[in-house]
Amino acid sequence: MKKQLNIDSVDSDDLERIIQIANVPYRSKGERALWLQIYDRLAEACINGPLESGARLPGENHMAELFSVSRLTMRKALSKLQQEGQLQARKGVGIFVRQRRTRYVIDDDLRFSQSLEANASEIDTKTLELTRAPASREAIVALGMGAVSEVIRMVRLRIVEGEPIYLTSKEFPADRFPRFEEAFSPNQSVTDVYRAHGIPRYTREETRITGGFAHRHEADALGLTHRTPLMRVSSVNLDPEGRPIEFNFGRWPLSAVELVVNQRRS
Amino acid sequence: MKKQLNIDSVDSDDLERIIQIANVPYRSKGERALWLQIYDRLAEACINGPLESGARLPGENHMAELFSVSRLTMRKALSKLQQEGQLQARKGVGIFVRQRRTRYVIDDDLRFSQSLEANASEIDTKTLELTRAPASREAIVALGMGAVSEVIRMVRLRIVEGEPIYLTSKEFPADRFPRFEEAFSPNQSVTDVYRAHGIPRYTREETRITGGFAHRHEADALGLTHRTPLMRVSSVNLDPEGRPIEFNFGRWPLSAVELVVNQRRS
DNA sequence: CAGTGGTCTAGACCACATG
DNA sequence: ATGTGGTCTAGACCACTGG
Repeated sequence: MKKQLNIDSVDSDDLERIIQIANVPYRSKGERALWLQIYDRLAEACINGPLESGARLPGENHMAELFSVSRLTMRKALSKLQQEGQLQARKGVGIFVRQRRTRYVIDDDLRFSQSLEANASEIDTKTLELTRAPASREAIVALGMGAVSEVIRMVRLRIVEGEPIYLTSKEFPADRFPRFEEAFSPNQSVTDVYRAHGIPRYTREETRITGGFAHRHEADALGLTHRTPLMRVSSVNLDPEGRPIEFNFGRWPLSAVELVVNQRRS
Repeated sequence: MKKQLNIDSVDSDDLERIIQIANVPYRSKGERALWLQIYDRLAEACINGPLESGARLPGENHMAELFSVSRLTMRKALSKLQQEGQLQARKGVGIFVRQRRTRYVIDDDLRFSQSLEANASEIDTKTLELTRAPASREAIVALGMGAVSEVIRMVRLRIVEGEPIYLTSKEFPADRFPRFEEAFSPNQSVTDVYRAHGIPRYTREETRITGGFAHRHEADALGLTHRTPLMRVSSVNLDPEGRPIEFNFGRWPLSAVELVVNQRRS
């Protein structure tokens, strides 16, 4: 009964909590800048504190008044929280609490969903795109394909407890998987596709990890603010004969996950 | 003869270049925000363009005037460039170009310096700290040590072509390396230390990669702006018998490097 | 339509580093 | 003492979203 049915107003309990943390007196500015003190309090409230994921914050003008600062100062605190992925602002709508307190551990040896299932109770996958198209430049290099080769391109989004956590674009050589779509559709499982084409297991060749800042479509898909820092990982799967069968390109919010790469030799 | 001997003034050629890109007319604000257009131009100049690493930019007030915007708008563009690690501001001093255009590739199987040497011509290592101390919490877990075990703690900074790129803190179990310091000092080489203690080679057990935002001392050491996004990697080395001999914790600016994890089974 | 977040201005004070 | 970047204010206009 905490949340009201229409989202368009601030939960009164949450408002109480904001007022409470806003009324704490500030320490001296020389010690820590005003906007950083506000940031500290809000971050605390988002991570450990009483502000739940999905909660809506009061408007910027209102918040600035509550914290007794100018709107710009308020915005600076809020924008840092957005940059960290803890809040998400939607123009014309409002500001919402985004971050889960936990950091998800992903074991790179396993498939992503298996890794997450061990940690999270509720995980959802949306397939945003499944098409046949010419291979991207990256995939051509990674898969060792000809320049005009056709690939099956798949874009998926992993959503954990309501929060988009992982955006992945995969490309598969089309000639290896003539019956991709029909094998995929029953369980939305890539492993099923592999099996249906006589590939009982696969190995991971190499993983490349870089950091960067969210492009437009990445931010949109992950529900992040534009230009938020990201981790990007690209990898290649090989069939038992060592031929590349999948190029994977994944991104997640900088602070959302911990990638574990297991390097013990078998 | 491009750079003057005292750094405290802006290179006149660089000033010319800034003026040139500042005088390009703006597109409509609706299309792209003013501060983003300024950001675009400066980023272009830092990455592809004529602004060299180490170059000093004119002051914020001056730049704001050149670009015909308020100081706040100018600051917003500059601060995004700082966040990306392309610029570095020093209070009371000025703003300097920081980023190299290249992204350094680090092969996780090799030692860091070997990886870099293949890419960069000029690499320098500074040992910031080399002490014996009680193990950190992280190291106790990673190395499987007792709670009061002593470690040799080493903090090093890798500087590539004048830019700090990689900050690493290592901890070694003290009882395994009684003659650490004397074995290390000739070549500043950890491999030498291993050999001197009868460890001809080592293996990497596991690598954990997370993202985050620079703490105070991390930002200071890497010459970054406070709270700049970072990549952090922790790993454990094992001796041939499988006992942990080193806990490593490294950080680099988000966009500086590309980590390559090789997972081919031998 | 009203309210939201996004942008921008002009002006001010501060702490800091350098000469 | 000067100039630097860092912070903060008060006020304004815009584009977008929702009822």
